[in-house]
Amino acid sequence: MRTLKYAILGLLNQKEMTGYDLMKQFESTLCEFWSAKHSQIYPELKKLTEEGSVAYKTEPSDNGAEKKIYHITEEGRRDFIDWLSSETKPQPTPKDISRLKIFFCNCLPAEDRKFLLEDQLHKHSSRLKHLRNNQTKFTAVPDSEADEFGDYLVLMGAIMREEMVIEWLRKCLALLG
Amino acid sequence: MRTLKYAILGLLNQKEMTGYDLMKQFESTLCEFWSAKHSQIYPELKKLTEEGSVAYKTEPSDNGAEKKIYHITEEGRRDFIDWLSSETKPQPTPKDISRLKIFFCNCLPAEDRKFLLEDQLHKHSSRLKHLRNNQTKFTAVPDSEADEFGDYLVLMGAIMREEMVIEWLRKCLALLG
DNA sequence: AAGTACATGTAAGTGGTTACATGATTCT
DNA sequence: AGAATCATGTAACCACTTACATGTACTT
Repeated sequence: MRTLKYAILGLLNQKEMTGYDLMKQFESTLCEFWSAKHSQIYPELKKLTEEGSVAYKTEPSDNGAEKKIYHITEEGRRDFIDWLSSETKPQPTPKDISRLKIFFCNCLPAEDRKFLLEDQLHKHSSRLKHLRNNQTKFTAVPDSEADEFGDYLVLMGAIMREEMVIEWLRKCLALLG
Repeated sequence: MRTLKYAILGLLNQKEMTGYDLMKQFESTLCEFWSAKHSQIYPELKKLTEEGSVAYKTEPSDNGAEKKIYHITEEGRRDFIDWLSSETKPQPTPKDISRLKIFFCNCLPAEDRKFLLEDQLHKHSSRLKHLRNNQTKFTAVPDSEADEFGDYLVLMGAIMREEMVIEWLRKCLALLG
């Protein structure tokens, strides 16, 4: 489905950047709903260049070495907008090892079962704390035309997701008695 | 990480079944947190047989042809329980195309943006309806030692997830003005 | 002298999907 | 006669991860 392609095009549509910058974006902002390692990004950029969706200029980096600054082409931008407006088919399964374990939890002795759920509870609680801290960086809801608007929406979604998971785990623990 | 292996072992630990039965389990009960096609299941069963985690007996099926009924071995059961009690490392990203599109939604004209969110809202609403219908099959909370206990917990989790997504999408739509 | 951040790439392997392939039985 | 369900498998391909590989510059 070439989703990585569109994630990259979307970012380059916001501003020109290097493969390294893209990697940083995936690690920070997009990490709540997409990820990509540099070993996937660089080959994809090469492919996108060949296909004419992006182009780059070579510049010396802050240190001596060369770096490639990529920007989206008109063709790439059209392709990206087409994808963005196209229908999103219902996705298969967000695979979740933790839920898989909880599904099978009746096989464990009561103590281990409790530990499994409480461990998840701790992990999601600290994750939520971290996300709420990120949210303080927004002093107001960004304008709906600004690039930060999407940031704000998905951060809100991530916070709500963590709150929901925590509530679910608490209910599960309660049912164990 | 061999997660499919443990999903299969967990199911065979509940009761013996064929590859086809396993496929049906993935399609129905497990679909909220794991999935696997028959093209992945059959080779995995072959591998697990070679490794000694499972074994099978051949029986004629309801029609004439032969079928393989798999069961878990003592070795497989030990391996499964070890996995179940082992620590669950925080998972990377549940990749989500829909959130990716919402992240970039400021690139779309107001009308298309609204359509994108409302389309998701419809899909998640009908999904929630379907899940709530499934829940009516439980007349009471199953005993925490029964196989259906896990079923119940993950179904509750799936319902809460859909409710959360719907609430989030509504908030997003409200922010568009 | 060692570690981190910037910067870019390739190779091998895992996990998963789609398509190919076959065959019996039951239902419409 | 045609479609759906049961039943099992393989092959090609795609997406992604881990490890290999290199080099600069700045910081401790």
